[in-house]
Amino acid sequence: MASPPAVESFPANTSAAAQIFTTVLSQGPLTRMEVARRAGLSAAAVTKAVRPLIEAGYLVEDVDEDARPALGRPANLVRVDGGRALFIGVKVTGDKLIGVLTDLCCRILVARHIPLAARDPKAVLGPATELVRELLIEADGLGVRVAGLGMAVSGDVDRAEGVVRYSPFLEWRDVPLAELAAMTTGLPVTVDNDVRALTVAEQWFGAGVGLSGFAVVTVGAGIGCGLVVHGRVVAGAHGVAGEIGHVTVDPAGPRCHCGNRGCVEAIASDDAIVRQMRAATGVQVADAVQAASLAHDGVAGAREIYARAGDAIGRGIATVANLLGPERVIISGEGLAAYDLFADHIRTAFAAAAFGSAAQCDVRTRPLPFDEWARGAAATAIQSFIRSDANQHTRGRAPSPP
Amino acid sequence: MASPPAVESFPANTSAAAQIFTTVLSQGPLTRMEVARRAGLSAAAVTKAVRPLIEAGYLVEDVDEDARPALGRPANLVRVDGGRALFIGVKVTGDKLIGVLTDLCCRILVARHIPLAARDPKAVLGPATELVRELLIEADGLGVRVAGLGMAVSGDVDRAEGVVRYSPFLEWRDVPLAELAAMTTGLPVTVDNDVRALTVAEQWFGAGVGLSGFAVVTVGAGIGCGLVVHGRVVAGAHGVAGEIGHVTVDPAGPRCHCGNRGCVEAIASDDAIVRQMRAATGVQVADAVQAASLAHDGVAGAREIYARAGDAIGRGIATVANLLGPERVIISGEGLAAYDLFADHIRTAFAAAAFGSAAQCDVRTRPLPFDEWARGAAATAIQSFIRSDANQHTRGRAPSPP
DNA sequence: CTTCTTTCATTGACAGCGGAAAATAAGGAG
DNA sequence: CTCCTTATTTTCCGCTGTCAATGAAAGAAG
Repeated sequence: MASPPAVESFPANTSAAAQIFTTVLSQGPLTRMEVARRAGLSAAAVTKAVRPLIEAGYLVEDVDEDARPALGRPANLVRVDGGRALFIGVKVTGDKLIGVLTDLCCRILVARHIPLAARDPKAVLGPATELVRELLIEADGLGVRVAGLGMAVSGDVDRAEGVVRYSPFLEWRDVPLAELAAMTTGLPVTVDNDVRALTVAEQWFGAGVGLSGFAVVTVGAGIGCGLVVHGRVVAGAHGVAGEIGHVTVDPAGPRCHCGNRGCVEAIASDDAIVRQMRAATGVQVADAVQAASLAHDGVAGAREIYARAGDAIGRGIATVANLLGPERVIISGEGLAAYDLFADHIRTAFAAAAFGSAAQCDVRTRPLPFDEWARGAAATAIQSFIRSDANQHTRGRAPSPP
Repeated sequence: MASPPAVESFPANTSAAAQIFTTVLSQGPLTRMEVARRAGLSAAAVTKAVRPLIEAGYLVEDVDEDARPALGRPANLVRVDGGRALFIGVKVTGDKLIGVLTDLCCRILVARHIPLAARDPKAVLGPATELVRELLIEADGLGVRVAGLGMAVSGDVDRAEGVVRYSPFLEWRDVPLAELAAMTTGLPVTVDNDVRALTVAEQWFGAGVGLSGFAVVTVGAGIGCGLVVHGRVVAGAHGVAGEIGHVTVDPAGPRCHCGNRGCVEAIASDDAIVRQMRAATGVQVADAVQAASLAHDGVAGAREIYARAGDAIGRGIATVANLLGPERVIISGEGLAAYDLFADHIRTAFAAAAFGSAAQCDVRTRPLPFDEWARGAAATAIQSFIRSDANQHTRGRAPSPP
């Protein structure tokens, strides 16, 4: 058997090198001195770690025309060459797949959606492979290799093993998705929970850069929450974490599919809003968009529903803030399309329910095009790539001995 | 000026050495091989780190009579010599100080309580110094030096700086307690929030040993919560974290001193129970003990109050479990004296409100004599001692340059 | 137009940590 | 006794990151 082509691996043997690269990747172009400061290392260490990364083409040097110091030798900026490697991210939903091709800086180059006929693992894997193939062709057109594939799935996902433990939405149990996808695509694959993937993207490339503790709250079909504590994404002992959607807001509230009453999700998810809108107005509202337009049109009782939803979300966020003291909360998700309808209520409820200085937490919103979910998946692939190997599954990996 | 006596410092220069020592300290006597396994290091590294620790007297070697392997050379156990150094922990409450003298293994050797006449910093510092002096005399009697003092205060405490930012209960603001106490006692001082201190004690010496994520919930005068995530105690960005007491359980519930309605604390704290008990029974209940005896005596409506309290606590714990997925929740606090009155309700409410496999979280109770709060303070001192310097304040430290 | 001063970056020497492998220790089984 | 097995120690070695000294590249001072 011919030995596989020597896949050049990422030249960051040491953890410090990976840390330096990550700093440059997420904190934009920086001078070496600045990198040293932020990474808590000596200038010499940075010089030594940067050289091989420049030689391998992952970093490039820029001259900084502006912002040169008033005195002394001008600094040279170091930044990541996004075009050095590409990544594919795929988000699996119940009825479609979203795929993106990104560069190393996680900028989306191409996005593709394809519908799904069924949601069992096989019915998903085929189209997913096809989707990846299409994106690989795009990458070929750019003449850059694709260095990893990230897949995001809702539910309990074991990233280290690459296994979807249980996804209620897809009705999957113990599906070794990473292995399967590595087999069909030939790429190194990382699989993670969708909200956590989005959180990784925020942590490295979004509003969470440089923070050691923050939360991402997604509002839409469901209400999700990704948490970063001590600089790491929280995964939870039993596959559960960030279930802000099932924080009880009102024990006398509407029944939730989880069996309880008054969960945030039972009040503020798209479904919940549609249901309440039907009951309040008598109109056969079809989806969240229509529900929002009823409210915008001033239909009686419609705005109150959004007020309640905003209140529930604000209380949920306050609960997170009270328990964890994050530096920032990033509200995101498709539901933000109707943000004007409940923004004030979120803020008011948060301010009221936040305890003491937890109210100082910076709560902000960030529009989330649906492609972002797939971008999150790509971000996990980039993360695995930089950490060289961790949590990645590759084709033909030897099975562990019995 | 005579140079100070060379205070022998803890011989764990490297982080690995400190990690090895901590492993032995909290996981009891272990063979070197076992330490290597748990610390993820080579056997050689353990041997090398252990030797100076044995020479300095912090570790001792034991022969293990039982449990020797069926085959091969028998292993030698390594354990911490608790008697090598002593520590003092002081818990500051509004009306008294509790002080304990512990050994290096955080076993309480002596406990002392003294009442406080007033609660302003000066009125506390005097008696605290006196209390420490008494415990130092006890230590002298044992012929072992006291290597550190830990102080635990409720509220927003900045451990790194040793400053009590804001303690509503004591009405303190920006009190540099560590510096003050270091001045009057001559000991290295660590100051931390009381619940976090208790959590450190559980993490190193209690039911949290070996876990990377768990929560400590204290039930009593207040409802508190200490969180460990990714193996570290959560401190929160603005000094707030673990405020499970102000998680809203029932928006229509009784008003809480924080301004909201239906906080866990407004339903399940000692005060809340006493208040509800008076309203329900008409009896002028004086304290939690009397309230509990009413319930035990079967006074009409008394048990229902505990049922509601248990329900609130269970929901609060479920919220923590849903958000963070801890491996374990340790319920503790003076309120546990009446645990039989609400245990079932806590479990029922937790099981109902926990989402999915979060219900698998191991919820257990642990009786907490009041001295434990002071022991927690001692645990923080031990932690600072082992990490040599971090978060400790010593007398005569040079002020930072302007 | 030199010479300073200042800040950025690089280099080379070096200490120390932790790993790998070989050596040693300490029992029990033949 | 000798061999086998497991624990621990020793020795050697590569590697990482720091320190201190040196080079570079401006603008400022004279």
